[in-house]
Amino acid sequence: MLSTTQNYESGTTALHAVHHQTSLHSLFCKQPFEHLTAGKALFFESDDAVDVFEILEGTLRIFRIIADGRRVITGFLYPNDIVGISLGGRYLYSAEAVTSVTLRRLSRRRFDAAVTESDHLRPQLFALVSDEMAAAQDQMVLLSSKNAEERLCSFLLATLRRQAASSGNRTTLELPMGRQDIADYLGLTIETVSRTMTKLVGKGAIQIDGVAARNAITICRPVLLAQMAGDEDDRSREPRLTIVRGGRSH
Amino acid sequence: MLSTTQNYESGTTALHAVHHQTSLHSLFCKQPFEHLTAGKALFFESDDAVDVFEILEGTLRIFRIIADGRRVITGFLYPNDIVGISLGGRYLYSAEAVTSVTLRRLSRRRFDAAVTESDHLRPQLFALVSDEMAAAQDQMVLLSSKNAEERLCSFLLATLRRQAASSGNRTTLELPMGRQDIADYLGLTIETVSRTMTKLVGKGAIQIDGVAARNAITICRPVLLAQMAGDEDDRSREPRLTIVRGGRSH
DNA sequence: CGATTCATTGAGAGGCTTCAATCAGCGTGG
DNA sequence: CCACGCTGATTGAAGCCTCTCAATGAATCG
Repeated sequence: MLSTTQNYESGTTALHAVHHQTSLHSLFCKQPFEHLTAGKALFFESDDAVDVFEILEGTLRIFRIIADGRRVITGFLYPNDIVGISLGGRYLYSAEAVTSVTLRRLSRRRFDAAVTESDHLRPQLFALVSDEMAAAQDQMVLLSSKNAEERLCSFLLATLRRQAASSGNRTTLELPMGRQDIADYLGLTIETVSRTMTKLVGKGAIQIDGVAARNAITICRPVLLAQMAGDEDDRSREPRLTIVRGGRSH
Repeated sequence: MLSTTQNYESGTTALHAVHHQTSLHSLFCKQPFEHLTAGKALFFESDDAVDVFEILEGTLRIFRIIADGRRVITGFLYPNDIVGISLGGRYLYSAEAVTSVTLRRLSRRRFDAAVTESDHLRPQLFALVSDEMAAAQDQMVLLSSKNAEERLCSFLLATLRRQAASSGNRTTLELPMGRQDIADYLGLTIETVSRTMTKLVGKGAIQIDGVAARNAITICRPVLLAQMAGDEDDRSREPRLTIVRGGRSH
C-alpha cells in the first residue's frame, strides 16, 4: 500500500512538481534523511506538533505514560507510515524508536499548506486518518473483549499481514519490538505474553526461530492462528441471526 | 425506519447564508427533524456511509458486534455531536438510539462538498476528527490499564464534565444508558458494574438518586472520584522524574 | 396482580498479575 | 579465552480481580 518507496535523490527539483504529485509521500522527497538510534524519542506527548514525519526504515512505538508510571503503547509505526498528523497543536502521544529508524521531517505548516491546496492530497490525508481511526477501533475491541491468546494471535496475524503486503507472501515474520513492548501494546504483562507464546508453540501454531533478542517467528498453521484470534466470521455454519444481543429491539 | 416527522420550518431560507456560516452545524439547519425511538438503529457497520447526522436530542451508542455475538460499545453520542464522518465509504460501527433521539440528516455528498469549499469548515472537521481520535486513545488507555473501579470513576467523571459543560456546573448527573451499555463500553460485565457502583456508594463517593431504570447520580466527593479514576496528575508531591520507565534511554 | 425487564447480590471458578527465580545471549574486561 | 555482569525472556507459585452461573429484588406495564 502507498508505494513511493525510496526515492533516492530524484532529479526533479521543480517546485510546481508538487502539484503533479499523486502521493503525500512526495511532499517529503526533498527533505534530508534523519536517523534515530533504538530507544531515542522522536517527540513527546506534551510537545507542540510542529512537524510531520515519514518513516523510511525501522519501527517506532507511540505511547502514553499514565499516572502510576506504566506505559500504554497505542500503536507501532513502520516504513511508509506518516506520523504526527494528530491535529490540534499538540501530539496525542509520545513516539520512540524501537529499532534504528530512518525518517524525513516536514514542518506542519508546509504540510498543512500543501494538503489544503491540493485536491489530490486531501482525500489521501482523510484516508490516512480513517485508517488510524479504524485501527483504534480494532484495538478497543481487542482490549475490551479478547483474552491473552486471542490478543497475541491477532497481533501476530496483523504483523504477518503487514509484512506480507510489503515483501511478498510469507509464513515467517519478524518482531522488531521486545516482549515488554508487545505486552504494553496488548494490555498484558510480559510474563503473560511469554507464557502465551510458549502455549502457541506447544499447540503447533507457531515456531520461534530467532535466537537473539530480535525474534523471528514462523507461522506453522495460519488458519488455526486465525481461528484463535477470535474475529472469525464463521457465520457460514450457523443460521443467520444478526440480532441476538443488544436487548431492546423487540 | 426513521420516520421523517416534524419539520419545524425554520424561517431562514437564504441559500447563500451557508457561506457565511461559521459552524458545521449550520449545514444541517434546513434539514428536517427525524426521530428515533429507544433501541432503534440509525445505521449498521456494513452500510454505505451515505449520510452524516447531527444529534439534537437524546443519546446514541456506537458499537461493533464481534464474532461470538458480544457487543463492544466504542462510544456514546450526545446533542451537538456529529456522527457518520467515518471516512472511506462505509461506517466503522453501528449506531443505535439509547433514548429517544432527535436528529438531522445530510447527505455525505453535500457535506463533503461544503467542507471542501469552505476554509472555515475544514479546520472544524479536523478538530472533530481530532477529538474523536483523542477519545479513542483515552479509551484504549482505560481498557488496557485500569481496573473496574478506575474505569467506572473515569466514566462518571467524563459524563459529569460533559453535562456540566452543557448545562452549568453541577454535582449531579444522569445516566441515560443502562448498566449493560455501561458494561459493554467499559469492557466489564453488568455484574461488575453493579458491584463497583455499590462499592462507590459505600465509600461515600457517589449517591444513587434515581429510582427508575434511568439513573440519576450525585457526586458526593468529586476529588475522591478523580483520585480513584487513576489519571491523577499528582506529580506535585514527588520530584520531577519524567523518564523512569521505557528502559533503554540510558 | 402477574409478567417482563433491569439491577443487585452471592458463591464459585478461572485467568491474569505479582513476586521471584532461572535461563540464555552478549559484551566487557581480566 | 573464559569469567563475569547485564539485559531480556522464560518458568513457577500464589493471590487477586473479574467472570460465570444463579437467585433475589425493584419497577413498569398490560
